[in-house]
Amino acid sequence: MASRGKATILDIARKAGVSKSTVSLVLQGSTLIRPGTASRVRKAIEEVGYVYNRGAANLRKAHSNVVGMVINDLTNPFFAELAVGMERVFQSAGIVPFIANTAENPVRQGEVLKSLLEQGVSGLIVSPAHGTLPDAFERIRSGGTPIIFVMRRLAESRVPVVAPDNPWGAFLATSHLIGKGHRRIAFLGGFPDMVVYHERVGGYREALAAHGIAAAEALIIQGDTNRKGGMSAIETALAFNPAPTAAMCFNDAVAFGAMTGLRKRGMEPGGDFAIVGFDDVAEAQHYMPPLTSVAVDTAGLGERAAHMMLNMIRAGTTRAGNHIGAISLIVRDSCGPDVTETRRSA
Amino acid sequence: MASRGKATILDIARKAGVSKSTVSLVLQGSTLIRPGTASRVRKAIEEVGYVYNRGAANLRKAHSNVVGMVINDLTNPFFAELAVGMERVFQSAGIVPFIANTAENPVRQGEVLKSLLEQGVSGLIVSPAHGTLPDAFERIRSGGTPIIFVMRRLAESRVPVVAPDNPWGAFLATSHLIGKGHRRIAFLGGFPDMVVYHERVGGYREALAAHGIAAAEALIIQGDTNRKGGMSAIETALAFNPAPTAAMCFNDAVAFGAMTGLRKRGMEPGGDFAIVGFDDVAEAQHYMPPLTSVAVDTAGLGERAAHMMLNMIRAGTTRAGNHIGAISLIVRDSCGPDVTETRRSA
DNA sequence: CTGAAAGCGCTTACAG
DNA sequence: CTGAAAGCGCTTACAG
Repeated sequence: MASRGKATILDIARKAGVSKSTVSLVLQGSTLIRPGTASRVRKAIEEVGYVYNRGAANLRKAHSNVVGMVINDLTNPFFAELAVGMERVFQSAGIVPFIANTAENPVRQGEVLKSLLEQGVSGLIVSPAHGTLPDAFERIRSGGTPIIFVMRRLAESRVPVVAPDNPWGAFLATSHLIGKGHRRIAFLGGFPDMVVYHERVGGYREALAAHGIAAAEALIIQGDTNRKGGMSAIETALAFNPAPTAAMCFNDAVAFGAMTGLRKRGMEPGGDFAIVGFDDVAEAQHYMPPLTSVAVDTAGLGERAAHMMLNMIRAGTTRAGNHIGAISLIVRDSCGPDVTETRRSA
Repeated sequence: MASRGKATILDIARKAGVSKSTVSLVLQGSTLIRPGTASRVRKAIEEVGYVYNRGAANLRKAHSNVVGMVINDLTNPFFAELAVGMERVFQSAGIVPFIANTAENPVRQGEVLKSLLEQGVSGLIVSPAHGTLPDAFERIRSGGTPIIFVMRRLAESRVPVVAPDNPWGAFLATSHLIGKGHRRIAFLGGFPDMVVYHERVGGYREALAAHGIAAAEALIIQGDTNRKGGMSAIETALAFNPAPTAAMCFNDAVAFGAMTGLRKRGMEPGGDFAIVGFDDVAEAQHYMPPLTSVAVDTAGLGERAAHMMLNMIRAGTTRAGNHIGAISLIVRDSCGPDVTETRRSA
């Protein structure tokens, strides 16, 4: 029954024969109100088809129940899953999570941030877009709004971050390749303006060093962190002489692209060339061949970030410790059998 | 410089030596204010680090600038892309779009809807979760809030919908298979409680009928509309004797799953068995083999829905015509060469 | 061109 | 246990 305009607590009050204070109190589930009165009010609420005006409430209360999640690329299942994981915990904490996408565009990110702030969010979790400058976030933070970075961090920023153990993941993955007998191992994808890039390349380098292999700078090939980037990176890698026999990829998307690139050249991933990815997206296990990858527990990281935010909001602080999530190497078929046997005996 | 608490227009007014009405007017870009005064005010706005309180404004204006997009599965790139397409047009229309995920869960959907309504959204675009009952939406709609369904529709609902031409898409795809010489063609995935299912199966049936082929009911195999569903559906299909030689899949996810299932049985998609998908997700062209699929122009449909919503909000109406988007069959390699030649000559 | 006043729909002390 | 009053931060007629 929609009357003209929306019903307010005043309509309910009139209908139930009480004051609007009383209505507000039952709306908040206060135990002050006598059960009889409360149920009379609740009945009236039903009858007028009331919908709570949270904006009005927040205005008065001076703190909102909404948080913003700003994601660099929602069409990437990896980040979508992250967002969904966070959403779940907020939802069940009675917080309204707003998901916004920046499409890896800093300008867009600025707009999104502005409108979230105007909306009165009480916290922000963000996976910053490429090329983001730290100062915008520092300003928000010094304004008192808690912020957490997830998955990505900014070089000169004191914003707390929740991220996987990138160096260790890359170290493990590269060591796996070395263990299979590979010596000329490329690193594919990513750009030096991302902190993650340095972390992963760092792990890769350490693994090589730990096994006494000199890193060939030319085999560290930068590129977009998506399929297309992987396809062109593998092209570049294969052009070298002697060509690498394996590649550690920046992420799974790059790995998928690299596999396609390999096939285009008539090579079989897992057979003629070993590939390892990073992220372990859902698709990895269904790929042909199934992709060996570094699992980062996306959902877990998302939940962790959400809980951290909840705590920060409760405590009224903008600071928190970083959280570096454990990773694990999931071995599947994309690295094939040990090269030591197949190649050396040839 | 954040002072204690947030700065309000009153702080600005004091600083600029004007009334708060004047501040409000320059905030709204009114031409009534003398340029000199306006710039003085703008300077003060900068100085106090003011952030606009949209909630307070909306409370007074009685209409908000936020719309809600409720999506059944954000981790499915198809829907993520849809959401992102809509977001883009809202953003540039000065509307704040909130993306919410229901994870295909009607209960969750109910919660999401409630909180969006409490937030005062002036419109809702939704891709309903499986098992959704129409009445919740009818109630919202009769309350005056415009709603549009995208991609999916509800059987007994008068909510306007924006969706691709499903019957025609399935017709085209099935006809393509028939044109290649296939006669035993399965339909894989989906459930009869989805309107889309009937539309697509309908197109499939019509194509068979148009070519004088009797539809084998047993070859219409229901299942989840994801990879897993595709894997088990193809298993079932292959168990029949005589087995089908081709399959029209409910969507690309099912098609990918079916391909994996085929390989598990030692069959090669595109070689030993023809597969066609629906949606033409980004991944389709990079798959091995590249997937023949029905392209639905996801982003375009999203933009269309967003524009429709913008118009409905402006016009203050909850009704609008449906929009059925054109589709096109993208032929790639997953249907291989014509069966007439390869099989018959064998 | 600018200001004073009322009001949007709530919540929160404060009385009683 | 319940009501009257003030106020959150804006916008919008209405004067001047």
